[in-house]
Amino acid sequence: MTTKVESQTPRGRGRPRLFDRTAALDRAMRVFWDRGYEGTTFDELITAMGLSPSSFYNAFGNKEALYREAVGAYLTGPGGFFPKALAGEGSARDAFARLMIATAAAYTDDTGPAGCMISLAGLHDAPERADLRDFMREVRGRSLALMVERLDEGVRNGDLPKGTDVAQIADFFETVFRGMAVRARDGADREMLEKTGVMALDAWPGGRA
Amino acid sequence: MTTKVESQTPRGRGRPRLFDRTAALDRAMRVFWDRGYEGTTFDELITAMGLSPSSFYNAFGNKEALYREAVGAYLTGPGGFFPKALAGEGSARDAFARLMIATAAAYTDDTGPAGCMISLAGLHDAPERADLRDFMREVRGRSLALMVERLDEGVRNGDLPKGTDVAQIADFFETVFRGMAVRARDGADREMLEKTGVMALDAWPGGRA
DNA sequence: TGGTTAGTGGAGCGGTGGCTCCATAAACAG
DNA sequence: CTGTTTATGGAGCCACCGCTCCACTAACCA
Repeated sequence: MTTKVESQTPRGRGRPRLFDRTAALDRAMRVFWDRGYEGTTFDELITAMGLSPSSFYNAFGNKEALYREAVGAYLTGPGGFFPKALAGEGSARDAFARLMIATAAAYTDDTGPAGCMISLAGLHDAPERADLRDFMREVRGRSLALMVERLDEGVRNGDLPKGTDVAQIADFFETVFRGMAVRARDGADREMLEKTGVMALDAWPGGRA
Repeated sequence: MTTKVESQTPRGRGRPRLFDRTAALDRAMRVFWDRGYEGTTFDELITAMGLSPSSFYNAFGNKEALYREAVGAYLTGPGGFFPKALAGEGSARDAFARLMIATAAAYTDDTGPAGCMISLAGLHDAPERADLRDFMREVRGRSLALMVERLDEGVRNGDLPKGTDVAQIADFFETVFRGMAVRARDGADREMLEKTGVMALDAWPGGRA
């Protein structure tokens, strides 16, 4: 057996890792994204990651810790479209229009599983998974917060009238995004999701474009 | 041991059932509704139903067969609000407005688990559950079909212009309903869901009320 | 009254899911 | 070199999951 060091992390004491931790995490993330937490078995994980159980536990702790890391990898990777679309130029409405298109594309991108890793996770777990469920709810709450922030900015910029109920608008779009994730899982294609997203924009306060 | 016959089904040959099959199914349905298929263990089921394993298998076959029966019980029970709201009087838009309010109420009704038993089930299962997943997708498709039907009727009645893309409208509202189920699971209350539902109606073709 | 059919309680089983242990390997510091 | 630290492969463990078996019970029909 040759021993090739592939790890990207800086050398420390002890035997260096023989695998790329970041790449292994990415592969695990995609399995979780496809199957969810409970639907993914330990064997599937270590097979996808190319690891033995001991290497797995040594590097990632346990299944739940890996899952939390995988969620982080999703948010900064495939899920990065969300803050990016919101942060672009133009009015608040422009930002949300971009967000709709980007979401339709991301949820049907065939380089990964259909839908969203965050939207549908931890909704039907046993009580002993309450911690994971709370974690997922918290993560879901972040997109809501991002939208509220962008809407507040829109109010400050005069894109939206002062006194606008931004929470209500954010709630509405949050609901649409979560629903789009379900639809994507059921096989809705990009065009279909885009139409839904564009139609949702018709509910924008003050009327249509 | 006293032997009291509680079964509602007509007497046949052999020893009569000691439990109420319909009531047991209802209890199982609520556990599945709360935890999903994979999140519900066999022991939880028979405990909730008050059955021994043998009685369970004798009466229901196996876990998957019970689940499918439970879905049927949901559709004719707690899920009955959906076709009922659509079928009421008034214009197509009236029907959908009723549907939004009814959905917000149903998804937050505290006599049962939050959300919808159908919307979020079978989305993250292992490949060996592909049959159940297909089943749930098919069941989800029925609400879409109901909405299309009601929208077609609206076109015939002149509530909507001829040539209206009813599939697109149905897709949009389907997405909103699925999203509302996620939001309800995460703790959204009735008022919040109602606001979202009412806002979705602003996207109704032709403008606002 | 006996034969047939169906329901019940409870012991227990095979598979597997998530995890652990241990002997060994390979890097470091001195 | 030696000693320390960390990584690896692989055997194997325990709990639990969904399910089965069997002796027994209680209704029906002739």
